[in-house]
Amino acid sequence: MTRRDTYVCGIDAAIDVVGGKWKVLILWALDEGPLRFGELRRGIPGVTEKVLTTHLRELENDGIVSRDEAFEGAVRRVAYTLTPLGVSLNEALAPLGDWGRKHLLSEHHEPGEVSPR
Amino acid sequence: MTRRDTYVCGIDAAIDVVGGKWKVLILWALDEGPLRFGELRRGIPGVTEKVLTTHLRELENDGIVSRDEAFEGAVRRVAYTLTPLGVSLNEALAPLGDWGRKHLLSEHHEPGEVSPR
DNA sequence: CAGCATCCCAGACGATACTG
DNA sequence: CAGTATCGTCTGGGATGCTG
Repeated sequence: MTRRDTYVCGIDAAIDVVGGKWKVLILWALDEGPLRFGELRRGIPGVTEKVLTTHLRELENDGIVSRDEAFEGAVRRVAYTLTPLGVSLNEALAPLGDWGRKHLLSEHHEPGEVSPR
Repeated sequence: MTRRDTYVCGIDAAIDVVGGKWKVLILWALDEGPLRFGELRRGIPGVTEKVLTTHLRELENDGIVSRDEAFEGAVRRVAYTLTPLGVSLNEALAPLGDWGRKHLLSEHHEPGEVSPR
């Protein structure tokens, strides 16, 4: 998933940034706060480490997430955080998420059920 | 571009609907009003007929656009229109479009320049 | 005019194993 | 822990040509 270089309008550029198979899931997971690599992987069932890594690199290149590495003794600790740009992206994504939840996955929801995001 | 069948949340479902390379461009073109196949193709420089066709079929299956066929004498006239669902999708897409225009393609815009969408 | 039918390819995605 | 390194698959997308 390498970014294209010519865009006709803002939407297709944004879609390109966010279009990886797991990108929005990463963004959404990080919306709660910073997460480590392993936490992220466990939080998104189905991603392989390789794909998660490349997606994170791309999001980093696009300025959406920041990667902070640190060492505690011998163990590495890498935390991923949404940048302000990432936060604003998530906000811009919200209406689309509402739309999708409402029109795409609204089959059989019991009233008391926890609503997905 | 066949739709997936399991979604974690609304956003990734929506991204899946709108994730084709030319989908948002189609949606945006149709936002002004119904267009014929040829008009659509000319309005989106770069799409091949095959891809435009498949994208349109998928959008049709998802209930985003409607296809209306008619004959005027010997010539076919096929018009594509946004359904109400498609209109609502376009509205949900607007904030993301704003975000992309602002943060992704804001390099070197002269003050008097026409602003892309 | 509005498309199918074919053939083809890059690269996104996945599975598995290994490492600093 | 947080990744690389390989290898393999799959399919979205493109090029070209033909048709009702």
